[in-house]
Amino acid sequence: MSSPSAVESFPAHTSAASQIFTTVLSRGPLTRLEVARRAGLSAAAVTRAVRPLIEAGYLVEDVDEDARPALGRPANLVRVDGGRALFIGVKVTGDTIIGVLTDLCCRILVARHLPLPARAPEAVLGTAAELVRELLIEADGLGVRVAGLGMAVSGEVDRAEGVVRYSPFLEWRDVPLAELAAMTTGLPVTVDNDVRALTVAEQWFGAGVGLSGFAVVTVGAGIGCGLVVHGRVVAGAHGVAGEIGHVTVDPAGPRCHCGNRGCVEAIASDDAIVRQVRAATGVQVADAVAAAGLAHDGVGGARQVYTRAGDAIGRGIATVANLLGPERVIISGEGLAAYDLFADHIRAAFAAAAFGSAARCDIQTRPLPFDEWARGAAATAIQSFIRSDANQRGRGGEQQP
Amino acid sequence: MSSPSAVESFPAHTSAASQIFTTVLSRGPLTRLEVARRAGLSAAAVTRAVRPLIEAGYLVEDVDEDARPALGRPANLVRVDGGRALFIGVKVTGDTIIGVLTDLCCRILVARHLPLPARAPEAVLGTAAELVRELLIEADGLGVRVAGLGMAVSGEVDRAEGVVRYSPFLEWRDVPLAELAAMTTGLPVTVDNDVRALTVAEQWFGAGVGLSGFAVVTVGAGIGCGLVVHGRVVAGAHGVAGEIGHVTVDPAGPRCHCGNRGCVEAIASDDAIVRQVRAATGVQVADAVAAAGLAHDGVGGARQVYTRAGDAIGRGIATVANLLGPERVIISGEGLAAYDLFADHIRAAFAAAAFGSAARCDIQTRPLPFDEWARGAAATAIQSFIRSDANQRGRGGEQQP
DNA sequence: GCTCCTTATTTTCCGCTGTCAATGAAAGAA
DNA sequence: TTCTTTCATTGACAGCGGAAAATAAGGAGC
Repeated sequence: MSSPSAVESFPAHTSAASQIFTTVLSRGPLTRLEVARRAGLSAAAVTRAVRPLIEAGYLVEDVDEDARPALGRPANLVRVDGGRALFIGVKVTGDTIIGVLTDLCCRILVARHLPLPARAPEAVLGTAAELVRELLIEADGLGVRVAGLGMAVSGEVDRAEGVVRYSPFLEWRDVPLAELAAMTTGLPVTVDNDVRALTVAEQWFGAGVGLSGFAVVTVGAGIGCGLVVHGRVVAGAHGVAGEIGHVTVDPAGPRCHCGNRGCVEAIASDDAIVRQVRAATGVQVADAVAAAGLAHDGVGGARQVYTRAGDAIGRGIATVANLLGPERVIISGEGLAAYDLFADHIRAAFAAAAFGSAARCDIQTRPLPFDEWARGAAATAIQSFIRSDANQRGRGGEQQP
Repeated sequence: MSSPSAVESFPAHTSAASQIFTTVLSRGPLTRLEVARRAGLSAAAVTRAVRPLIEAGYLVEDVDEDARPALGRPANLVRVDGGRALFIGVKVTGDTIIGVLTDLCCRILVARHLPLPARAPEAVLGTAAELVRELLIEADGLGVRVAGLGMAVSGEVDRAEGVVRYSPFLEWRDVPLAELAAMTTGLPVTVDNDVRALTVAEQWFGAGVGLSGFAVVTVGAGIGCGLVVHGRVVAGAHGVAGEIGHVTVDPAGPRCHCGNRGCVEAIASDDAIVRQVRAATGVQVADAVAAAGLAHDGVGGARQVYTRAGDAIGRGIATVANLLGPERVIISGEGLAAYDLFADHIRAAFAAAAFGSAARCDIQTRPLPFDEWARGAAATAIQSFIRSDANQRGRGGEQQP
């Protein structure tokens, strides 16, 4: 994260305090005792950590008439005051920049889109800056400061350095995006891979809360996957991780843009589906929606394309489950609009290819409105904000077993 | 781990002390300052943590005439006294039990094998107990106590509970092996999956030292994979992880015992290779060694089988690399005896299927004498011993991001 | 209304850890 | 011998978090 101006920083200076705050943030209102249990700390530690956070306005106390115990002193609930700080999340796609203004609880307050004139870093930066400016004005209207900007880009991203190593889509190499955007906007900037950003949002605010191992699979223009192992998002040694889209499911399958044959992405991405539906039906469908329309109309060839796509996705998920044993897999993405067309095939292929107890993995689906991608970016900004101080565990020194 | 008798336990009561000990154990003799740098602590902390460990005899001080700095006070090296405690590692295979006696540095002092009369838990336990007895006598001869027993079994194992959930090979279900073995032998027992045990050995004493993400791929009777992510061995939510052997590389390939077609294991395991070589050449080779002999003799059909096997393994490794971005992959296993036959194909298939920077992953091979499997079991026992007290990080409470 | 019981939270005390800064130690160099 | 350099140790200290005791806030029984 790159932080240019000396903004007021988050007052959780101990690892326990930040752990407690994260627990409250993710698990909604909790009594102090609940927090203690969840975080594995004593009640005394929670009381102590909570006080300065309440004083600083990040936590507030609530009385909950419902959850009162049958007997004894009623508990006070502690929750995060979402309005205490705002964040901006920006997702860069091929032709648009999506931006959202969220509160500290990562609830979207405002969403804006701007078309992207070109893909060069300067163009993207200029458009992003304009979008940020608009959102900052909205934030001013609310009278709350914006505490961070998160940017999500597809490709290989080094979050720690804030550098986009390589984005095939944007044709960028080694662009120090965090630094550039920090200079332009004056905000602390976090840059991360788009799917990982989405995964962070699920981990903190979605279906991944409380899980130490899960996967997010996105189906749409591409097939992506974010992985959480041992409670942390996997980033990969060289910025590559979660490339489920390039798991081979059929070495005799269609050629993929990556050079191989039969990658999941070459069979189940929007583009691949459109291409296959055209080939199977002869109808020159314009896009994935039209292709799904044909399949919904019961056109045989089109349905079969979705069968095959579901099969590929299910195999890809089974591969992840066999290798990592996640507790849950969350399927999401724009492609979910056609979910009814391949849901059964995903499940069937997963069940067939999952090995032993890996099949017990819980598979969920979640719709993914396009703004969610930008919300993921905001989630990374929130994460950076909360960890802004010396809260990182084990900084310095080698990774220990 | 199940510990029946109140044996003297390891005197590292703080997380820093156990971290320091682990550093010295893995990185050989180090000066205190080196240790401090590696562990991310101050020199003072190292001095303080090291003293009781020296007093207890686990660490010893050496003077190193070589590594003396050009100027200034010469450094004193600290290293682990391997002879301070012994461990027994036991690996259960289908027809044999292999046992090793190791020192605290996991060096094999004695190795013994016993044939297995049957696969029922009682039979295995009886034979294992006899093997342990023999090794305990050896240990007595050295005058050093045995501080722990590690057992490695293939299949789904719950290490924390010491229970073998399901071992298809042994046809076991929910066998509380740690408890049973502890009662029989009177030693603290750690039970883990065999490939994970091997991975622990690599992580602490082998090619995985200092890496926060790597994979161990074993090639032989089966194709296995141990994964380390974020510095910890991946165990999977339900005891399943690293099943690279059941990654599909060719949906039209030969049927696998798991029910699917074209798993890596159905193409590249010893059995699969023997079957394919027989089919291709018509020669009724007896085993993998004979099959490799044919291929070495240049018999076309046989070579091709190895080409295909290498391709399958390479694709499997690429899948791991694409999903997790490990820093290194260590290929090992009995099948390595024929490594020259498929090395090039593994590398070629990996290079072709690895996506983007995932291809920068370092691929190494290590021979794996059969005793190494048992050494892996000993490594888990050493790990449990060092962590025997309150050293587990984050015990209690939920996994935090 | 008063007392007792139960549960939640806070306070007080305390030990422990690890850092900082200063000091000691052990060379070689001047 | 004295200085310089590097490694190691010590003492003072601050902060964290746990345990247990104390306090708070109800409801129930009388």
